[in-house]
Amino acid sequence: MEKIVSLCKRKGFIFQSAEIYGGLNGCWDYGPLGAELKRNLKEYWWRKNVQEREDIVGLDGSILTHQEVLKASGHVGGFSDPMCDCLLSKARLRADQIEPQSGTVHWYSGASHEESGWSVEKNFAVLLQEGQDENKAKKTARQYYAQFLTDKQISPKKIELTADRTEEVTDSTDFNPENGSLLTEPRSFNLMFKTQMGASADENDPKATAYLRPETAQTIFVQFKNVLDSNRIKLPFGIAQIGKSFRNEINPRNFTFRSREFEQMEIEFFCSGEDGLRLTDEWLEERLKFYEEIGIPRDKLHILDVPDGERAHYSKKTYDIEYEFPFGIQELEGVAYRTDHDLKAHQDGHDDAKGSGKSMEYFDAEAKEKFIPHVVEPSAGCDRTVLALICEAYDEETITNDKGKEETRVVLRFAPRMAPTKVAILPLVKNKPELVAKAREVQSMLTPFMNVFYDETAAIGRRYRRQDEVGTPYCVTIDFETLGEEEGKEDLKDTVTLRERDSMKQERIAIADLRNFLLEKIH
RNA sequence: GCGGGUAUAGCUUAGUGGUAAAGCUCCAGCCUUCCAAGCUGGCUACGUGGGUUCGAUUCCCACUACCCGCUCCA
Repeated sequence: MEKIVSLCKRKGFIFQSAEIYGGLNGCWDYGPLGAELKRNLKEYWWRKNVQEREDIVGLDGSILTHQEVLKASGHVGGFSDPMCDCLLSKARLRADQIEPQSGTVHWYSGASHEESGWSVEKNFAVLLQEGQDENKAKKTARQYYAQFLTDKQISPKKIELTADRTEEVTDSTDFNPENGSLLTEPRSFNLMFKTQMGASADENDPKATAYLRPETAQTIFVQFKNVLDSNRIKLPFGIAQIGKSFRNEINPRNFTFRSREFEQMEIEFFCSGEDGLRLTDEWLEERLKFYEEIGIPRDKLHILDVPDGERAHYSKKTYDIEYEFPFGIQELEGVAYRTDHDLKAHQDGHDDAKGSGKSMEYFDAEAKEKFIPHVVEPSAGCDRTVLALICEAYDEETITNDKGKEETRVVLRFAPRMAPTKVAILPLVKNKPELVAKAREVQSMLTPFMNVFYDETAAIGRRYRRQDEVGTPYCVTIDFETLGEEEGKEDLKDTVTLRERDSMKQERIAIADLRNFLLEKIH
């Protein structure tokens, strides 16, 4: 993984955000090649899912989100569970799920070790249930204070405790039921980014509160009616969206995999309740096919059929599509059958939100019935897929050069349709003006159709390797045959050497055929 | 959030209580007729902030970021 992170920086795929200021936790910037790669992914997704389908339309919603939207969706309130940490075992517990306990609390104010002169002043407490020996409290407290010992050779048993007081409590949730250890104060984790609307808004004015959306999906649900009314479209149909979302991840990790700002590619495919389960399976297949097309083979993907109890309560079926990243098998996309939960919530609300009160019903003219549509949601992580593309493409090859010396060739084997640069145009040498001029000519011929890179510096072999390292699938070399000046090879006039990245094979191709050849490969 | 590790040039590393070395890359020039050739020259670094010290990149503390293992992930 470190090699990949290093290559990404070295070649301009991905940089740490605000690196010159020390970096911004969990944020990343795409450099020139990363930006091309990501565009290629998004454009291909959009083309396949929106432009080439009659039953899906696009949407590009605002990132700033009305607080009522996220109350109705359950993101405000419902998912900001207060958590406590056990001071002893460091286990994290949900405050609302701690079983209340009664008993005697033994408070301590610190501990010391006479021989070494070590001491610590920190409050700690242990809850003893009726019938438990006081020695248990002491043992637990010694274990707690032992973690502050500077000399790990000292046995916890030798620690002197400073007893403070005892206290009787009933139905307390301040202690870990597992070991009686004191817990930290409950802290709430609201994973959404909150902001104030209006330049002069008071920070404390609750009406000014807005959120950066934590998922693109809610925009789609909220605009469901408008899309339906403006597009002469019939169920089943989908609304697709690509866009940024934001979550205050507790622990961003694994390069760009878990970022606080990330891009999603989502479809909400609306249907009747009878079709939900079948469409979920169909979408799973559809999505697997997509990954194959962008160069992520089926055998590197794992399908997790999320079991009962682990799915969201409203979901009747959820598949996670996972990829074998170098740091583990991790989710790329979720395909979830969310029933009519979302539209219903935005229509009627629920216990903690009033909803919009606007009808989300669909009228089926044939069956002459009104109902709230169900929805199947294939939701893909764009940045995660980019990372998967890079991980999958990365390869090191040991090759023996002309001098019999072994060397390593680093090559990114991107599918041509994903590759940031499609073709490099290289004059064989740069000190022959005719070659350079011809190369420039070929470059301008191809530029309107694809991302072309021109390079005339250094030896030809080095230039090939540079292109390998950034995954350019084809190199075109303009040589003396191209000019028709080679004796006995006049028929090679206006042909070039086409060198393929993976095999390093070279073939002759007419300049006139170049465009169509390449377009077919990268489409 | 916890524990462990790391932080020196674009990259990979060396090194020192008296401001630092190398390889590769990159740039310029010369040369070069198909897989990282050669020659010459050049740019660029001790993560941030404190402390100790005459002096800190080096020792100490804090912070930040990244990596690994837990934890978490609507």
